[in-house]
Amino acid sequence: MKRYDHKSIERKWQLQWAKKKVYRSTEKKGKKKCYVLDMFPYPSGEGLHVGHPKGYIASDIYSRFQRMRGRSVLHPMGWDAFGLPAENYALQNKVHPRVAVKKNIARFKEQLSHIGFDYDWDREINTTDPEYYKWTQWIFLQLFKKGLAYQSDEPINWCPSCKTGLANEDLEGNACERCGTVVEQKRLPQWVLRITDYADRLLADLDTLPWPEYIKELQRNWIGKSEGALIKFQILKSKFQIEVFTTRPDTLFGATYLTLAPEHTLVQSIYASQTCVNSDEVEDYIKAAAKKSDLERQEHKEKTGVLLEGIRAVNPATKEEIPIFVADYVLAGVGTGAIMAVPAHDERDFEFAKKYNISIRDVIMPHLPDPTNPHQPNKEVVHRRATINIVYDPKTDRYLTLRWKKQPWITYVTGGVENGEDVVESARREIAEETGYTDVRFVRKLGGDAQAEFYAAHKGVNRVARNSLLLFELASDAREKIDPKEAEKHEVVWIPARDLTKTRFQHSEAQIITERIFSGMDAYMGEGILIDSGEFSGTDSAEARKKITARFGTPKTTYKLRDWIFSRQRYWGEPIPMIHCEKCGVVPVSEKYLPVILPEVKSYAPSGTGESPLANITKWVNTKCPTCGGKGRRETNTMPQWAGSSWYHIAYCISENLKSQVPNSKQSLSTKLQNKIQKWLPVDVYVGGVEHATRHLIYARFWHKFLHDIGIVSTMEPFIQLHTVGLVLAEDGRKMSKRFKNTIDPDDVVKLYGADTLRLYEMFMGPFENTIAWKTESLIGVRRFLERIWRRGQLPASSFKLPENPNLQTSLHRTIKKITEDIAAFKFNTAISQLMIFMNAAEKEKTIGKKQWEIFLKLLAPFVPHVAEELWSQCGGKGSIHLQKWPEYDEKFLKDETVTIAVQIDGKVRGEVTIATRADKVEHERAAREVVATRLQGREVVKVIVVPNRLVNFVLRT
RNA sequence: GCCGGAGUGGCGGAAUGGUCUACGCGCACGACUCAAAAUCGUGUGGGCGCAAGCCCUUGUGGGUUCAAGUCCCACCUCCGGCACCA
Repeated sequence: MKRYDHKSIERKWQLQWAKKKVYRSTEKKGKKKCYVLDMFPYPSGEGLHVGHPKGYIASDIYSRFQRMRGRSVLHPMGWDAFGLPAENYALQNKVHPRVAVKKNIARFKEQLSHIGFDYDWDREINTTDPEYYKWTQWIFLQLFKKGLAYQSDEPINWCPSCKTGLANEDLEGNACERCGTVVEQKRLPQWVLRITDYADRLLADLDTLPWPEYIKELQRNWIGKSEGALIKFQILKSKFQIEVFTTRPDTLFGATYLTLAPEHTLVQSIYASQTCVNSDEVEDYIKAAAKKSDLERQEHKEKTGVLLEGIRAVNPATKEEIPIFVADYVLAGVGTGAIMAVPAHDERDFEFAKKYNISIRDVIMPHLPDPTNPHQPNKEVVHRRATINIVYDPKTDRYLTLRWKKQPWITYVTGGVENGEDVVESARREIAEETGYTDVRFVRKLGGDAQAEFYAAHKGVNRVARNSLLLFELASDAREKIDPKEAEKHEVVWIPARDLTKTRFQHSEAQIITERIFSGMDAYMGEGILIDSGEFSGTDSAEARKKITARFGTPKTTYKLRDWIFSRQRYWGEPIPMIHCEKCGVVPVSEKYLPVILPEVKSYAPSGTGESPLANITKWVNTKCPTCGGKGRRETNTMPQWAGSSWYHIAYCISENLKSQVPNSKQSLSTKLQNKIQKWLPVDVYVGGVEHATRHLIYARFWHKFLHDIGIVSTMEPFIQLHTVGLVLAEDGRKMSKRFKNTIDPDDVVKLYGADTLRLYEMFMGPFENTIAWKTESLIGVRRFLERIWRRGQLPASSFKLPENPNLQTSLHRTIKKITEDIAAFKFNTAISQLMIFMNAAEKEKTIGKKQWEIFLKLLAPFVPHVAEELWSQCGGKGSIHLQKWPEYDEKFLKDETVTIAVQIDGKVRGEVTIATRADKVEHERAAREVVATRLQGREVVKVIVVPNRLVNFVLRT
């Protein structure tokens, strides 16, 4: 008997597959296509660890499965090799990035080749190949021509360690995502892509994608759409207006001051004007704010600000004069850099207004219909103004409540308010009348009023009550006798403060009251009914937003997403194909001169001055202006790492034609290339890490949509299904990293246990998207499984039952069904467990049919391609197993002859019985009764529930 | 603070509202062996019991249902993302 020698088997078949080009992708007519894509690796110096191939194994299984199901499969691989990591690695090791990248790719490719993937290496791409980046540059030119690439010198994030500008997406908080250095703001001339023009489509089209919900949510969050209004505030006795952006125009009547960011463009003009009497103070504040790092400013410390004395603006709705502040809690980059502050309805403004004693004006009243006690139809609606009077006893830390005698209610003291009556006085009277306490001190009004709606059963009317919430403190225990009539209605109960949240009050306002008491935050941020808002009073927030915007402002949508900072002041990237000319300005390089080759240099270290190292290569920089023929200087910044990966899913479709000339400005893409792109796109299944959710996956969607708009691709979205791969942690539970010295090299695992064991283990660990720690101990389990399969394969041909073992048919066909469904759904762990279940059944049976064995091998093939291929050839299979037809299950075999069902009494399992699968309900019940006959003796069965082939449940009289 | 996701044996994890813990690891015992490894077999949620059996159990507390890991309400914990976004 041959030993399972994984080394020789794996080597043998890997060579065979490559030689015979088993996995070659072809654009065959009439065959349905399936494009399976991995996020291509960045060939770092560290080589692969066992975490990297996890996603590739999944896509490999999936693509093999689709190939066997008769699809024309494209499953390519390539290298994303431009950018900072490669350059930093090269600098450290004192080799040219080109050399380092070449070496790293060779290492990666070797490691990958040992795992037995079905990549079509004829389609290998490399983003640093001039024939590749020729197209990257071409796409940039098209973006430029459509006005989507522009130059800017706004301050950008600058990483002093990496010595380059970065996009917002490249930050982690306020630090460089790569090296962790806190970034600075630096003004630099740079190229920017107008991704915000696509923000709405990037957001809306997410709804069409069957991606994991959390990834879509991440992108929605990142795009950060908010709809609101621009409203202009006139500055008194001045030509200036301040425009603010707000999402809550419904609160305009409550805007009691304005706040400008210190960097606001108008600030200087305003405080420099004659009327500002404290311009020195303002200037100091602005300077201090400028010194603060972004990090400091974002700490939610106590808010600071400075009043522009002598200057006032006009609230366009109330026509009232309001003060203007400069405060650094307002960020220049958000909205217009100026806000209308509504302290009654915004937490931040509230905090600021309290500190600087600015008036707070309630204009939104919470609307609280009681869902447990709603308005009854055909009953009178009675409006009432009332107070809810909360009395606190500081000596005992308790609150005064009433427990009602005829209703199951707990309430605070309440009372109606007559027109013109002083609310506090009437509240005192109510407290005295209902509880006897006469010595109470008024503390504060708990924010704005609230409107409760309920059916007042004791009065038989529908009530709409506008309640003021008043907080009192018990000054002394002085108490008079309670009128017996009142005492009949309810008794006085003191509730400890800590029980307040647990108490079920009969007030709809209870939650608001408790929150305001304990937090001191009286602002109401929710929706409601407008009050004190002129003609808009009485409308609800949503409607008021529309009306007030129409009357006082203009609708405006903003995004958190910023335009894409596209310049890097580094060497190792695609040169941006533009030329600066003194006469003609900035001029694109003509398409026929692409690629603009990244020149060889001796010193490619970043200069740190904001200039790219390319700027020092005079010979390369100095060129002719394509327009006037005069002196021109090449753009010396390079593209970010994300450029090449933004269209590589398209590159694979035409990888064998990348050499062909890019179309010039008058041509469109050749029909041949268009057909190839049409054939394969979109990507059917895309597999990769979550970490790319807000960069690569947004950038690639952006470029794809742009390429759709200029007629290169026909679909709106590049990737249909997306599967995110969970991390493989080291055995110590930490991230696998050279730094922790806890990495596991897949080559070592392959050598010791074999590629098939590695593949099977990584898929069996748990759900594909879960983060799970590596456990060599568990790996042995799947190796054992493979050895059992191997031993079964070594039994002589005569040991196979012909044509099949009938006892295995059910298990086999169930297995076909489950594997087929599970691979399609990326549920590899349960698929493998089903393969094990079948193998267990087959071993119990001792014999297996030859046909059944062949089917089992085919089911195994995507998971363990080498073992399956070897055993397939050993039992006389013709051709590669990976090109065989995928087995189909037969419905008639899915059910066994008999089935064991549970017998329950009152829902508890009390036994089981085996019955024929085709048994009807009566037979179910009869069989079940026998099993629990003694238990049913003398008991009355009220009801019998029969779930065919599952259970019988006898419900007894209690 | 806001938005996602998840809490099931010693561990990774299964489970269309229908026998909770499939499959695997680990562990225990047994067979084979001079012995060990490998392999094979049996057992393995917890508690009580000699046993038949009984009770408890899917983060916590309530609810709906003949029946809840699964549905509804409230809460706790952990993970991920965003965060003074106006």
